[in-house]
Amino acid sequence: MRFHSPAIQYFHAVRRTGSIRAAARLLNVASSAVSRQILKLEQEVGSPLFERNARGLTLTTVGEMLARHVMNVLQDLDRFRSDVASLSGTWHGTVSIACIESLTESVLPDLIASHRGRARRVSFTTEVKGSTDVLEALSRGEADIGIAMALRHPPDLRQVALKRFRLGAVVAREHPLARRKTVTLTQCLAFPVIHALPELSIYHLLQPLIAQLSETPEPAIQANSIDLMRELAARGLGVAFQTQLGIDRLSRDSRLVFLPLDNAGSPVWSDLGIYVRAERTLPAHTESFLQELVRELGERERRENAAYPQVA
Amino acid sequence: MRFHSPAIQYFHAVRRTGSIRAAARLLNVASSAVSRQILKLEQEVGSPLFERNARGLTLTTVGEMLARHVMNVLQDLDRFRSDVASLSGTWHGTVSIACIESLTESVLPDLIASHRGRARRVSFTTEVKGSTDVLEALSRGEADIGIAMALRHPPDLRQVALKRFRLGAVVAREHPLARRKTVTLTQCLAFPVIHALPELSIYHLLQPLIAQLSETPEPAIQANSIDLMRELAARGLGVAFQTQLGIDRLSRDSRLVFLPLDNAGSPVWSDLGIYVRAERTLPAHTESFLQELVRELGERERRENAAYPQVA
DNA sequence: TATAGCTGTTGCCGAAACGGCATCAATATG
DNA sequence: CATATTGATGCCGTTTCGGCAACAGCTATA
Repeated sequence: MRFHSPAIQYFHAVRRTGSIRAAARLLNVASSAVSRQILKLEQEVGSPLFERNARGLTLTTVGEMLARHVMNVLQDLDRFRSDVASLSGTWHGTVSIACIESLTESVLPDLIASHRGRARRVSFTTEVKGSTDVLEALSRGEADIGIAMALRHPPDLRQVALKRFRLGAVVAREHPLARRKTVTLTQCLAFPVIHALPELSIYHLLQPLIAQLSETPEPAIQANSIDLMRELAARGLGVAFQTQLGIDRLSRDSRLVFLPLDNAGSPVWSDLGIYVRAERTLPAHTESFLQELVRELGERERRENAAYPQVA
Repeated sequence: MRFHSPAIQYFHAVRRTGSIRAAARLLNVASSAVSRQILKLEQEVGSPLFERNARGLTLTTVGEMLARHVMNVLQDLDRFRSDVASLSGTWHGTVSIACIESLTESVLPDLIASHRGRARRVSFTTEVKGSTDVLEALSRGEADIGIAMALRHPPDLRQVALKRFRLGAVVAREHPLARRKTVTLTQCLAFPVIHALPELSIYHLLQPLIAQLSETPEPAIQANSIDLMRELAARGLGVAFQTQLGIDRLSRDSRLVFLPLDNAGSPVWSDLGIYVRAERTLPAHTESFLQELVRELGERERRENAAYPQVA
């Protein structure tokens, strides 16, 4: 089912690989064929699409416009294929997800498990990245659904939903803070702290608050893995911070306690956004999963914010 | 700039004309070429796209799916072309509008005039139709922007805005009702009435209300042209009904008076919707005009509802 | 009922497009 | 300086495409 000009697919491959010869290898054709299609394309558009560097090719402005069009075409072709397949019975769909680490603990595995229970022919591809990488992967068409911290997102993405979760401290059960209901940042900084590295968005949530305090924090551990930070906290090595998305596991794991942060009387929110490419209609099975995802995250938001209703 | 498979364009032409030979004439190619491309397409999709009637071709279910994809591709190609052209200076855009008659009196001409004053290289194509025809034309990709009565719209259309205008009676200045501020339907039906035919949406707005009254209306004139109905009213031939969108002209035209309808104490609203195809990104110049249209209609809604603030 | 006019399809053939191979100049890397 | 890799190009066989003419099927009209 390849009724689109080879030029379209070749261009797409060259854009992704950044090189004509690499694209040719990917497509199992001679590099000359790819080169000629690109040249022909540039002639028809009337403007160069790539800048030829010695190391490969980079998109020009016009090239980026065409890349946008080509991506729209290929993604919509995907949707069409999926529609036809679901009609004819022979059917198998894939949902590709890019998300940040916070989701891996329970939200995503639970959702995928329950979804595959009902729709067994849907397979999943998930990739865990930082928030900005999630959005970039989505822009480049490398994922269908993106879940990331709700930063400013590029205009080619659409924010399907925005859910806010409490940011809190995670400490071992024996930690002096563990008996409190909530904690302030100042209280936490009196103890060793397990900091997030700048590549985690928790860093960007906490940094401005810490800077405001103008105190010298204790020497601390820094890490870029939420899971690792949690394990470190469990071993009593300090206070970690994370969004309250793992309430199930936390309550199962009796070693850890979650304490919502209290910042001058108000909670500290961590906004989680669900994104898709704006110029795109999702295949039916992807759309269906997306709605489950939104519903489930909304459910968790409700449940967890009810569990810790108010800052003291 | 034709970097898409000929099959795509051929398919599109066949779908529009409903015939292979007609499509071939449209495309200036032999009918055999078109036939073969369609057959090839069907082979690649693995399912027939058209039902061959003796008189021509009709889309199958799969064919309609492909038609949707092809339309998305071609419309997005249009946008890409427009983007490139606006970058390279050589530029000319067209905005294609399908709308109902209510707009022709002042809203649309005023807007087009002011828009062309600023963006002289944008040309316009407007087609006046009934509300359902407007939506269908939009679905078929024959227009960029549709303005129609806000009925239930097909799911492939997106309602960009919804504006409500008062429905009212239009009478000659010398008409006995002319001195009133508002009128009820019962009061109107005491006089000869100029009815809208079912093809005008005013008919569908008024018919349920008239049916409720269970009175025998006076023998009346029926027409399917808002302009004609207004002219008939101006000649004292009866009471016409229309949405209050021509306030400028009405106030200039001293022969006519507009009287908002009062239905059991509440106004009678006529909902006007602005529509675009959902699975589409508009070219920049079209999007720009669309926003002006929404703004202007909102402005009129505000102004005209302020002019006749409340039912007595 | 016969005819004329339409429909889409198919065989044949020339023209255009496509892809593979070998090669070239330019550039980066060791 | 030598080597490797990049994209571009000339040559050539294969594939695809499009035009012409003919065919079968259907409809409307006389």
